[in-house]
Amino acid sequence: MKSSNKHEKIIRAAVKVFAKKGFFSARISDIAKAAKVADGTIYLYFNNKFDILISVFDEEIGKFIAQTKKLVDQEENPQRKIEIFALKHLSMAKENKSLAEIIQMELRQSHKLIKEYRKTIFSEYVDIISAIIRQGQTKGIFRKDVKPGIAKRAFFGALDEMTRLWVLSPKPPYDIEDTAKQISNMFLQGINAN
Amino acid sequence: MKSSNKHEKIIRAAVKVFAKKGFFSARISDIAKAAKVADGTIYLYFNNKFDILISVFDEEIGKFIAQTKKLVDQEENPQRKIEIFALKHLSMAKENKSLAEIIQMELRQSHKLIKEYRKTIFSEYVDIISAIIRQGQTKGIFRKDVKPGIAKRAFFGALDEMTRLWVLSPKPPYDIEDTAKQISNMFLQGINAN
DNA sequence: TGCCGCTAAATGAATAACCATTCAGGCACA
DNA sequence: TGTGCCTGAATGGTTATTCATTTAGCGGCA
Repeated sequence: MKSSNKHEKIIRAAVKVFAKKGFFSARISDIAKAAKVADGTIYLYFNNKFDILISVFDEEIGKFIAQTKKLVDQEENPQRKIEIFALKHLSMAKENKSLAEIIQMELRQSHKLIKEYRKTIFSEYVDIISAIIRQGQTKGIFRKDVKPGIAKRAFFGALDEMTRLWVLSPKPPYDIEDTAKQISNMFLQGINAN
Repeated sequence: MKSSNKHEKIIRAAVKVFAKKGFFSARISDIAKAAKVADGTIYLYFNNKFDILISVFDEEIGKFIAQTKKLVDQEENPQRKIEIFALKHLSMAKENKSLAEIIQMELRQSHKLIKEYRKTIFSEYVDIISAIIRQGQTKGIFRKDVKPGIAKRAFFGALDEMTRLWVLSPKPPYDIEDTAKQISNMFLQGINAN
C-alpha cells in the first residue's frame, strides 16, 4: 500500500467531515474513522489539524482553479468566456458539494493564516474575471466606465451567493445551466457598451 | 445599575471579541474581560456561549434589517430603491465593521442552528430586493425574463462580496458611495427592460 | 441620621469534560 | 530478526460552566 494512497484517503475523509461539522467541531477521530485509519496515523501524514485544512485547500481548490483557467483560455470571445466561467463555477458546486461547503465556511474564518491564504488563492481565481473584463473593454465590447476591480467582485459574489443556495439546500432549487446563463446574461447586459 | 446595562455591555464586548477571534477561538474570559465583568456574570445573562452569538445576531442584525426596510419603503421609484439598498448595505459594513465581520464569518458556519437561523433572517433581508424587482417588473421598468429569486441573490452576493473586501482590508480600498453607485448601476442596466 | 438585616447581583476559583497530540508497542513482510 | 508502517490508549492542556462566597443596595426602625 502506497503512502500516497493514505494521504489521499485522509484528505477525502477530511473534506467530508469538515463539510459536515465545520473545522472546529470536527474531531480528528472523526476524520480517522471516516478514512478508516487510526487517529495516530493522521499524524504520520500531517503535522496537525490545521495542516489538514490547508492541504485540502491547496490540493483540491488548486486543481479546480487550474481547470477553470484552461477552459477560459480556450475561448476567444469575452462574452463567451464569462458564460463559461459561470457555468464552471456552478458546476463545481454541484459536483463537489462538500468542497463547495468548505470554501463557503472555512475560507471566511478570521484565523490569520486562512485570511492570508484566502487573499492569495482567491485573487488568482477572481483575477480571471477582471482579465476578461479588461480584454472586453479593449475590444470596445464592455463599458469603459466599469471598474474591473469592482465588476469582478460583483460577478464572483453573485455566483458565490448562488453556490450558497446549493450548499444550504438539500436539493438544487434551480437548474445549474439556467442559473449560469441568467447570471452571466444579466452581468453581460450590465457591463455592455452600447 | 440596571441589569439591561450589563446585558448590553456583554453583547458589545462579544461583538468585538467574536469579530477578532471568531466564535470558536473566542474565550468566555476574553468577553468577560472586554465587558469588564466576571466570567460568571455572563451566565446570569446568557445560557451559554452559543446563546451569546445568537443574541448578537438577533439584536444587532434585527435592528439593521428594520432600518433598511424603513429606508427603502420611503422611496417610490424601484431604481432608486435599489440604489438606497446598496448604499445602506455598504455603509453598515463601514460603520459597524465588527458586526459585518461576524456576519461574514459566523453566519456561514455549518452548525445546524446557525444554518436555520441564517435561512430565516436572511430571507427576510434578501426578500426586500426581490420585492423591489417584482414591483419594477410590474411597472415595466425591469426585464420580465429575469427571475427575482436569482436576481436578488446576484445583487446581494455582489454587495456581500464587496463587504468582504472591506472586512479583510485594513482600509477601504474603494469609496463607499462610488461602489454602491457602480454596483447598483451595473445591476440596473443588467435588469433594465429595453 | 445611623444602624441592621435582607435580597439580588456579582465574583472568580474549582470542576469537569473534551479532544489534539504523543508514543510505547504490535504487525507484516523481507 | 530487522525495518517501517500503523495502532489506539494515555497524556496534558485548554476552557466552558458551576457554585460557594462576597458585595452592594435598599427599606425599616430607633
